[in-house]
Amino acid sequence: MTVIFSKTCELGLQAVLFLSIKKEKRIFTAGEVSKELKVPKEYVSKVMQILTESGIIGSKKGKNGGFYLAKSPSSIKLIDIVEAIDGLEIFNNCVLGFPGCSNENPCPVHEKWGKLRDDAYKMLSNETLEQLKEKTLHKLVNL
Amino acid sequence: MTVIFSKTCELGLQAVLFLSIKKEKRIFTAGEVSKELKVPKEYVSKVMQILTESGIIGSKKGKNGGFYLAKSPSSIKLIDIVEAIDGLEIFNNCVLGFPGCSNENPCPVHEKWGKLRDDAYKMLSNETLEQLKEKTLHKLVNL
DNA sequence: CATAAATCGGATTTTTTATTCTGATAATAT
DNA sequence: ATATTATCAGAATAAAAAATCCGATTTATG
Repeated sequence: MTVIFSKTCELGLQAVLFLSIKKEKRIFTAGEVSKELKVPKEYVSKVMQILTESGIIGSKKGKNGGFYLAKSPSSIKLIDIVEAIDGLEIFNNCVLGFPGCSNENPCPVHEKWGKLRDDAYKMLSNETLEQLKEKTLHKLVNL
Repeated sequence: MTVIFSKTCELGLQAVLFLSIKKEKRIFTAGEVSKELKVPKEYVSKVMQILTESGIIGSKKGKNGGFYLAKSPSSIKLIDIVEAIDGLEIFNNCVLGFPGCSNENPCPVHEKWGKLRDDAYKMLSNETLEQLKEKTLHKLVNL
């Protein structure tokens, strides 16, 4: 079981982080990313297609093709990837699954969860890939 | 898509909250809970079985049977239900899905997520059903 | 221009999760 | 004591999500 993101989203985040620590415009095949992250090539391919559609990464077909960051690491945030793959519903839905949870008709943990949810959103939307570069580098070399 | 808990866990939380606002030892059939929470009777039945196994609620078979809280609302916490159904892995696993995420080999958001995760855990383990009673009551009458 | 290498995108398979069905069991009433 | 009723609890089914496969297409290179 995953923590809050779908497994596909986790992989998307990992893949984009991987691209962000490499030189700009350097291109990687799904196979290369797959090898580095130790996940199936086909699954990487699938996930990167989704991210290509949403404009976060670019793809080049044919020989010497592959995937690359479409924007600079300083203008991409983790929340962008989450939004592209899982969407933002988790930041709106009731954590207990009650229908119609709102400030007017709150669930028992509405207020407390709201604070946590906002903090999580901030965490994902404040820092850019550029700012995470060093930490990312360190983690990926130790995979 | 759910927020962090499985749908089964959400229903478990709702069902236990429902029982907690009723007089102690009062017994409810799966059908009654189902009607109140507006979810299929069979699914309620299934979820309450799991909670019965883990000792949070009790069950009585036969005519006039049903389910009831096995302990007092002041000694049950939301985390107990989460643990019984989804387990506590979400409080240990890496939010980005990286293997071997730890203080020694942290992912890019390890520290920040750790804080959020601990806050969430606290939220679920600090308050008892008794303390949530009023809020629960208010929410359930408005379903 | 033909070949090789690589993606794309849909289709398929597998796995997990959600939901429903059914038989065994328990309790009440006659 | 037996029949009847209503439950629980496990098994079976359906639905959703994850993972994989494959053919069509694209592009660089010889």
